Amino acid sequence: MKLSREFYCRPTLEVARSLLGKVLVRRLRGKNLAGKIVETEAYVGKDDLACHASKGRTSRTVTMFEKGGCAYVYMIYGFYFCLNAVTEPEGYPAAVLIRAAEPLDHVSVMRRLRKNPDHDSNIASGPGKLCMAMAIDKTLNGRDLTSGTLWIEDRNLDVGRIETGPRVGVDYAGEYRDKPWRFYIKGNPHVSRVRWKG
DNA sequence: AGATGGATTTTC
DNA sequence: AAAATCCATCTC
Repeated sequence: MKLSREFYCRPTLEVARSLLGKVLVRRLRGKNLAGKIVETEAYVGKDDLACHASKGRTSRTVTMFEKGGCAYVYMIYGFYFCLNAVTEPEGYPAAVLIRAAEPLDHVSVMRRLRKNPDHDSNIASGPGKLCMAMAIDKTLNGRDLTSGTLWIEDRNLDVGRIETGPRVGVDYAGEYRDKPWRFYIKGNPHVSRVRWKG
């Protein structure tokens, strides 16, 4: 049911691609909120200037050095949280950012957590939105995704066609800016709208 | 449909 | 000071 430790302890680009179509589940007050993952990004090691761990092992990035299968949750822009699945063996700092999901189970609860958007494609179509919709915050940082109240499982859902492209919001990352390490399901309405700064 | 600015806190 | 974002509020 839940993805195994071995699933996460692989090369990060492979994990990022194979997480598409898997189901993110959050147990909250006796309900399993669930959504199909439709968009991910890979952040790969100390050399990757877009990866937080390029700054080395700090209090913020220590989770990225953990063994694959842990959750790396951080606050961004003072308002929002982002959820990552840590990848690769312990000591290699890398993770996959879960950017968007298609709500599947307890959609009404997720909609309410998101303050009732007009359309369901606005519930979890972005990393900050996804964390709001599933009540994910920093208290989950470092948790094990292979046990506990937050996990990813395989329901053998149809994945469709996978597209790749540059990661969002990493203009500062030099030669790593244009790496095609963003993965998403082509045509799925729950993929985030890409906007870059001007 | 696309651009701009504001909210707010962690990080180095 | 800038950030792996989101939203309201402009302008075309």
